Amino acid sequence: MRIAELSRQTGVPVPTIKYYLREGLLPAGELTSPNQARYDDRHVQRLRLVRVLLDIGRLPIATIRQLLEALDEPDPDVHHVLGHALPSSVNGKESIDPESVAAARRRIDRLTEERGWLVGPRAPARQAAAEVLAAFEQVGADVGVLLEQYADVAETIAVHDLAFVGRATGPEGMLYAAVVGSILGDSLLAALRRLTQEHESAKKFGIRGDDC
Amino acid sequence: MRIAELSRQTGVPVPTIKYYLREGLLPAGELTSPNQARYDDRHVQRLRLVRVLLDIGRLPIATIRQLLEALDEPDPDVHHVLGHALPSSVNGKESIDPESVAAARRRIDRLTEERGWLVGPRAPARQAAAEVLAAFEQVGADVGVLLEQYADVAETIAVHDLAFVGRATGPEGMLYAAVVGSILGDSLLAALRRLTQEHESAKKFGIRGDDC
DNA sequence: GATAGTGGATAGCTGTGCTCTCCATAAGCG
DNA sequence: CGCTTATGGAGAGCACAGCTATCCACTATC
Repeated sequence: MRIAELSRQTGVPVPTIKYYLREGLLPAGELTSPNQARYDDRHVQRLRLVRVLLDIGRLPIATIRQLLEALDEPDPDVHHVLGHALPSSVNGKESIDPESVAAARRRIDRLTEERGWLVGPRAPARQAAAEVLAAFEQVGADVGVLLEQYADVAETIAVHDLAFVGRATGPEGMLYAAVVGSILGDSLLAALRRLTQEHESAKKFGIRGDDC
Repeated sequence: MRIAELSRQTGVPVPTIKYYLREGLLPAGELTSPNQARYDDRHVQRLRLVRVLLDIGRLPIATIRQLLEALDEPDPDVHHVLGHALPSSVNGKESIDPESVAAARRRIDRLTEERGWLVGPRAPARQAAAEVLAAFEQVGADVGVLLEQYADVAETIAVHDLAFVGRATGPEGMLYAAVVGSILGDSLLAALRRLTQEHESAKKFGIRGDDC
């Protein structure tokens, strides 16, 4: 197929596809002439993945490129991708007092140790969690109880996530599932959380069931 | 205090504070002269909230303004804010086939009905969840099992969240806790999820415990 | 042979979140 | 008092991200 068909199947405008090709988000098609290339279903799938990571995952182009490079590695290392290649939707931007981040970081380190989580000491998620924790404190919220409860919940989620990864076929499939499940999983969980929050709030505040 | 002190206490540059004032993210200080105003601790707190919602919650300025307006309403309605005013970090951008979103929407509606969730039929989180679900399918992932598992987990989380809200004092405090807990909670959960994913992955793939 | 489409490159556009500049005025200090 | 610095307010400008538009020589298709 040529670029117009690729565009038709995915709904992505042709100039945007060309942009993604330039940015290395999409491998070049097989050249049949100096200015003719053939694309196939893998391009369709890759393009859809890019759009989903952009629109739902809200990852920047540069991050998506890195992720895709990890996906294309010859020897897939699911563990490394889960632990270090995946962004955690938090990039602090130093808006929070560095000292309280450091304190929060120690608290996270303690948490992982107490719970026996096998997590690399330099895992970026440690810092991400610390920044969020510090942010809670920055706005005057007492996050102590919540942190332990969320840690419990996170343990359950991760079991489900790894089962999801395990359901995929082959090493590349599992890697793909790890990426998709991690990035989209965040959004799915957030949306479901909104639904259940409204439910609990309706129960607690006794609001008329199904209006608004 | 004047603007320089406000800047010093929060680390936000003076021109940025002026910008937030113009954008209505920060209420004007009390004018003592045509070009002198006094700010107080509420400004400090509000400013910190804005930065945290920006940097951690990654909400756009316009959304933050709407949230703050809801926070400043005279008659705080925690339930309405939880159900409708809070963005769910998903804004589809129509990158996904509308038909599969519609199908996913029906599935979400069925899920809420089966579980007896008291959620308004027009709650935006329904659409958000549907978009993520459609995104999973768009990239060829079978999300069936995961959805039910996540729904279980979300029920637990929401109980914790409402307890967190209930721990705050006064109606405004609870509203504030609902906003902070919802937005920052997403990020905290995501970060903890990364940690536990790495842990489960280390267990599953038998990786050397604490390296990388 | 006419028309539309192609790969590739370069320049331009749009929206967001600041940042800079300017101004008349006020505060702080000797 | 006079001098320096800071202030509130407003508009223009800037940087980055993610496209979008234009152009070109060339190719496919009718």
